[in-house]
Amino acid sequence: MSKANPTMKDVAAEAGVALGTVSKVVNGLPVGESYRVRVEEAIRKLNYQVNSYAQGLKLNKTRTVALLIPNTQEPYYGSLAYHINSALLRRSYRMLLCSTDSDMGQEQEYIKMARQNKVDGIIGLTYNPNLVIEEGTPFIAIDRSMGQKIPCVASDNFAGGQLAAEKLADLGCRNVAFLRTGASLTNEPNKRKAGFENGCLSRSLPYEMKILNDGDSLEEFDAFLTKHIQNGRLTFDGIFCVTDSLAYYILKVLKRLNQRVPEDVQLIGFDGTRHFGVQDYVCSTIVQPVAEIAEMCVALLLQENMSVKPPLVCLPVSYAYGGTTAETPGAANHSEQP
Amino acid sequence: MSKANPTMKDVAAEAGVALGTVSKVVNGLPVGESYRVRVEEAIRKLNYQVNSYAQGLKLNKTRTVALLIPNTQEPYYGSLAYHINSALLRRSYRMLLCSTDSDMGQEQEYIKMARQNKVDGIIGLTYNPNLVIEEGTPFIAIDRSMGQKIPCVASDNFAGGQLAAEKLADLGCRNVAFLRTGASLTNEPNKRKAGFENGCLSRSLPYEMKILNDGDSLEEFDAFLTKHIQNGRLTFDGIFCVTDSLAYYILKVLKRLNQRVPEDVQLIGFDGTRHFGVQDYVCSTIVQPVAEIAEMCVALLLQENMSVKPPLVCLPVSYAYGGTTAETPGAANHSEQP
DNA sequence: GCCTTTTGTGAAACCTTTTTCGCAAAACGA
DNA sequence: TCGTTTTGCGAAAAAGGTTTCACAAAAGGC
Repeated sequence: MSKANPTMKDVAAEAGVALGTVSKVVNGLPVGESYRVRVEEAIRKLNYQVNSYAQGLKLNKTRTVALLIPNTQEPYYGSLAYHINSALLRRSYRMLLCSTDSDMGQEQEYIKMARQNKVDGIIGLTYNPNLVIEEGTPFIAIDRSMGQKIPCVASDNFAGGQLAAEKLADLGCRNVAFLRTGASLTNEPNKRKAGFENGCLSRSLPYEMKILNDGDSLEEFDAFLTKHIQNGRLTFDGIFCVTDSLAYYILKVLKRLNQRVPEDVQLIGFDGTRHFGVQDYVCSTIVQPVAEIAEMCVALLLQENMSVKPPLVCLPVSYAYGGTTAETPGAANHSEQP
Repeated sequence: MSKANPTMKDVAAEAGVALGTVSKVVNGLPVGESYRVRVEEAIRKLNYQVNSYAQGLKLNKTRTVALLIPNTQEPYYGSLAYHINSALLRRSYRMLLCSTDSDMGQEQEYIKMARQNKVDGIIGLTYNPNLVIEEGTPFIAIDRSMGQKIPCVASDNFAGGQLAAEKLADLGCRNVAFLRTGASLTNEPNKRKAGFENGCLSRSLPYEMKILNDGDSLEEFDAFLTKHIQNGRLTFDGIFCVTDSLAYYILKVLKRLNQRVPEDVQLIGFDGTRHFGVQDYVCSTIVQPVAEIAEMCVALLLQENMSVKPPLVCLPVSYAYGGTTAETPGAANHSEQP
């Protein structure tokens, strides 16, 4: 029977041709029709597969990309991993998954591994300000600017914040709040705050902010909201949360405080997270274009017709109704596909 | 300055030692102390990294494993991917993520890619009955038996079904139902049905089943439940759903039918899915030990002190309260960690 | 100081593929 | 049929490691 791991040499012997001819057939280079057929038959017969390791060693090109991401459990991350994998597959690239738990040591370790593994590039979602990336390793950052030399792909977070403010204004809110958890770094999602402020100001909508520091407990929000209750009514009639995850938490707090959503207070989150079983959004939200972010990262990394790499690419966000806002009159924007 | 991609030769020259000595230091083989120090200094100075491709080519061992999984967006899959990645990382193995969308062609394509890429083994969650796996490619299946030669790791689905039935009986149910979606294949999760029946019989608990075929719409469940309403009350006081995802859907249906959960009807799902933001279970559920499944797959694949590979490994499940059952008197089993 | 033991040296083979080059054979036009 | 063009051949080098082997140098014991 055929050998366990046939090489090109075996194929050449089987087909009765030269080694170089097999290489040409395998790589689709021009070769006489009769030879091509003979070689293809031998390949089928021996069940030959090229050895990517030999190929990679010779060509110094591995068609492999590493994805650094905190985990694949949270919906936004899991979804990114999925779409990036798809975008790479479409281009016949392989993906090494590096889930880092946002541990700085592990992130750096993975970068080292990626270098040993001669990946063609790295796509990374990390908030590590001390991450060292070698010159010469193509790197695309998601959601965090890492200097002029490294392109960053993100949603248009500023526009998203602004959109949330405008939406709340359109929905008749008179006094709103912005809630954000820690992450003191200068990363892209922080622009949601500035965008929201900008939107409130342009609509003359009074607002307050509650921003937690890194170590703070979520329960600070409970206290904050409780403090703003007068005669059993929350003084805010609109809340914008920095993520859907936080919005989901706040939803529970509001329930406990006997505030009805959306009748008493409307709530908008950020990300576009959907309920896993049914496909509804978990709350009214600013949807991140995850598939487009993934596609853009891959296109940028693989240099597809890009003469110059932009330092920052912002992709458009959209609003989606998810039950925690009053429906806009006449608007048919329930459960839009992202 | 140091070369962009220094090789062992460069290190040897820098340290003034023989090539073989560098190899020994890199691989932790015994070598004189003074030599080791010299070599390590040179490695640091040149910022040398071994080339995994050269190493893999020579040793025919790549320390890389491929994970075939439908996607990383659904919680169970995303969680598996995460834990398998962790288990591999702990052993200094790399992981190629292959998300297949359960597309049979793509699954086969990925197997081919894995072979080209000389992976040391494959872990696969696939329901493809026609998947061809080469002799000699170590393969571990999750949730589906693929013949005696391929070990399968799964939760103890039978025990899980049984546990669900017993729990409903303990909670005072008098008439229960089992709901399952398609998937006509002989895979492990199907044993949940047999386990549930067994549990009902042993407790003399009357039950009914509604099992959808592959093409059927979820709305068949709406009709089924509606049919079982008499005088505004559902005739079932307990429902076991084959997955949390389905349970979540059924929860919405029950709400629409004005049935209170858990007062009128208690609901148990399967998987142990948690709400992403807050960490509560999405419903009362039979929890799959995802981390343990991951660990077992990796240990089996890498042959860790296993003389013989068992064809099936079942791991213990547990019940967790998630709000859709009446609390068991005196039981303090809210939100157990999995 | 001599003999044995330890330890590193230097060179070569090997893993599989890609690519180059001089050469020979086949195909083709006139 | 001759000369030209095309096309494959066969061998070899290169990519960067691992491993082996005969040999030499240093270290240690007495």
